[in-house]
Amino acid sequence: MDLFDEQGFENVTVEQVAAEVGISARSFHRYFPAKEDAVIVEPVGWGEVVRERFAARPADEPVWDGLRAAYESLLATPGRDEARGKRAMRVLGSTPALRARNLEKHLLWARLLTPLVADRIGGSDATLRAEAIVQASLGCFDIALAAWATDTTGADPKVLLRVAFDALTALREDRLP
Amino acid sequence: MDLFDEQGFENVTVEQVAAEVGISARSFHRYFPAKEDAVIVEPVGWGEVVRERFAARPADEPVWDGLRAAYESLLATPGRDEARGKRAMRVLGSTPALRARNLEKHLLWARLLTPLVADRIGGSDATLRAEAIVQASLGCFDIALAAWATDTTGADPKVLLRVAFDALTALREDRLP
DNA sequence: GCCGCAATTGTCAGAGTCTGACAGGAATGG
DNA sequence: CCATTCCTGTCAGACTCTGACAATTGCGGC
Repeated sequence: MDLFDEQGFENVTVEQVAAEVGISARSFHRYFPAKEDAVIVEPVGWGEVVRERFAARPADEPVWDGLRAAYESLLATPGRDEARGKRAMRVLGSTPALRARNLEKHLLWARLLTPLVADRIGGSDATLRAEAIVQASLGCFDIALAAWATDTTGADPKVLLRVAFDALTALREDRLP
Repeated sequence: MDLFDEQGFENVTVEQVAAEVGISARSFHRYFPAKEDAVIVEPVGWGEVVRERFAARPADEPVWDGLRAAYESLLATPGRDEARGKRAMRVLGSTPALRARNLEKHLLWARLLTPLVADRIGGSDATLRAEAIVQASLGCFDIALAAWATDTTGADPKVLLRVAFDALTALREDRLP
């Protein structure tokens, strides 16, 4: 991560990273199928966490609130190094290839959440509408994290997440320009 | 596109594609910086179209309606071959690398639209909220297109787009599970 | 302490994507 | 008809990623 942050993700070869930690390039690819995965970290595991967290929410709670609560549980992970997290997000946001890989991770999350949401909202076109809602919520999560990483005022990520989520519930009444 | 559809995107080499159309692999990469760009088609140009279309909307219209109208103008492109479009979407959805590249295109669109939306909605945290709204709208667009591509009942893409957009304006009142 | 077993790692070779440099041919304009 | 410019092909190279095989390490039983 040091190398990526200093020289830029694309300007660092796998061989450099491997040499830095004293392994061969081949071993690097055994741990990380792709170079990008070294900074994205474990797509599946956290997706499961979000899914379970959302599934545990009360059935009569609006889905939008439940989704936000599920994401908040990720933000609140205690063993989280603030500076390290921000740097990872910064590296992630600086390279197209990384952003793309990150978005793919979210597609995976979406596949986990959509059926749950579809069940809750019901009605016609339930899956299509559920996909829209899940996708939107993931977008809010992404945006809040990005805002948090580039923020210098020490804002609380939960507050940013709430602002993003509220922006969409307010869609209906913004008749004003 | 024929080759990609039959054999799968990853199982077709650039050299095969180049040979098929009678050029060298080097020339292929002059037209398409990356292999994925051969199926994604012109990220920038259409993004500009959406931006202009949205900018031309009346200032007192709700942004959500304006965004939907902007995307509709893409769907309504007259010279659009239905079958070809669906096949492209199918190929696109079948390969992770392509999905990722497609999402990146949408990030580019988001950068074009966000400042316009931020201007219209105003208030505190305008850019953060604008990002959430634009991201959500792009998600709806994506989902509607994917649903259209896999749909066998001949549904109108505009209707699917509307359903997706409406799913988010209805967020507030879904108190029901 | 020694041996067999399994897991981890390194080395080697290869396919595939993408880029830069250079040269030849085709089209365009005077 | 020539000169300039554009397009293309060839060549060479860097890089990511994968498969096959050998070497190493760690561990439990004897």
